[in-house]
Amino acid sequence: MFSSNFDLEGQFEDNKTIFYLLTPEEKAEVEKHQTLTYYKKNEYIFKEGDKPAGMQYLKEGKIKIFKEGVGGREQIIRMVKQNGLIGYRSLLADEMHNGTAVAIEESAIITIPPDILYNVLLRNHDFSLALMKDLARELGFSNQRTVSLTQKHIRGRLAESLLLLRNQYGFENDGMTLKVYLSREDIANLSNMTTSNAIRTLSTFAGEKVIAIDGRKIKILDMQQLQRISKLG
Amino acid sequence: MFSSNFDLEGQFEDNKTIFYLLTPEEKAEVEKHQTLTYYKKNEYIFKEGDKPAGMQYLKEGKIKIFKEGVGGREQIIRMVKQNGLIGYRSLLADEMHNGTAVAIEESAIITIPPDILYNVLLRNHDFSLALMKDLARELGFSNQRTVSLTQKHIRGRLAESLLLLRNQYGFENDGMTLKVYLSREDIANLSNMTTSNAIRTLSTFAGEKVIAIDGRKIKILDMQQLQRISKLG
DNA sequence: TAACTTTGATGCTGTATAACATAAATGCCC
DNA sequence: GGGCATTTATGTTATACAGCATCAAAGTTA
Repeated sequence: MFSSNFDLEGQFEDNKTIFYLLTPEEKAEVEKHQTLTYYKKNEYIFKEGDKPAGMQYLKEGKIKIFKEGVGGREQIIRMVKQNGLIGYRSLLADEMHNGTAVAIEESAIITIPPDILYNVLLRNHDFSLALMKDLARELGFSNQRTVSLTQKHIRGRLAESLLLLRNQYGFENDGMTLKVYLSREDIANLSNMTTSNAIRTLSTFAGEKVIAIDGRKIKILDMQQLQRISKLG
Repeated sequence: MFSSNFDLEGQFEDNKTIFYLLTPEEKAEVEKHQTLTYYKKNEYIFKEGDKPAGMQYLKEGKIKIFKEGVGGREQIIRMVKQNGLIGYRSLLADEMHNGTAVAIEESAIITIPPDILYNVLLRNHDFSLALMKDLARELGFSNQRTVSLTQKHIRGRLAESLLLLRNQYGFENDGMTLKVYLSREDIANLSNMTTSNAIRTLSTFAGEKVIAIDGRKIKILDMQQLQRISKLG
């Protein structure tokens, strides 16, 4: 992990993020106070119980956020991609972090201090509403996951996780290889199952030609069938 | 269900709600356009897939919100009490309702139309931030529930649900009887288990003198033990 | 008040899946 | 490049819980 607070020109031009809603003055203020930090694979960005350092923007990389449950068992509650936001839920709720964030590949994260964020929130309604929309959608997602993870059977849960990874990270150039490389343990923690069962069920899917596996590389061969398995539960 | 849009003086004086953050002019505007609707026990307020009618404020009563999962199995994702808000998540996310709301006792609900809500959100920062805080806390709750419902065993899940009901609705005057009367089926749907198992486990708790049951009336006899069961999973 | 429906209670059975064990393959580092 | 740790793989066993059936009690409707 290596931090800097040098200004970074032009980083918010992209309208994939909510920062494009900021005025030039607001952008300048944010850029002046933000810090940029680099994380290597498997490094922690924050832990459950930490005080939020600010709203964090994933400029580059991939991150998993998990909660510890019974007996330290991890449940991944969110997979974050480039341009995603982290840490803002706890900040806006005025709570400590309720999950742990870990880089699953080398990542660059911009941190906007709480007071600067609130300055902008109080001034810029569109930004404020956009952030509210993000929160509201995330809540919808979480509610949906609760039902899927509790009610679907192993095959359905795993299929849903693979579809989630595909929606979030997309495919490599071949149009079928998931553009994210997780350990079987991570896949299990995402899908609420043991590592053994993740391995077993992935093998089964491969046997059924729904996917193909080559180490951590997962190819989706039959999208429709995968969606069917996920839907059926 | 019976609706009216007569003005209601002084309903927002109470600082238990976020409406106390409104200016007198804003209150007047909201009161002018809102409608008040009464629902009897078991009546639907909205269903999964419906378009949000606005932000709804539970002036009086109790409501459950559930989602349908595999094979129509219901999972209660929220228990709402007096002064609580419903329907705002879907509205702010610009989505259809992702859950169904049903009155579990006679309820009075005030509906604020979308455009009026947005007028206020764009004008009043404090109100806007307070609503954001509500959303952020709800998201934290949902994430926590996901982990509890997937990882805890039946006893832990049921204990947690009873504690949730107590936090949300409190006790009757005797200081031990839960101030909410649910069917065993609702308790089961809240706790991710079958009705049979809810009945069985409640009986076990009663046998252990952790609770006492008399029809739908549930007394918590040993709070510490209940918390221990919930925590252990 | 009778007929019907819903809710609550309990026992039994089957099965999905966690837990455990072990081995092979892969990655890592001194 | 050899040795150790981690990850992946697969078979076996144990068990928590759903599913189902049955019955009693309470509530609802005609």
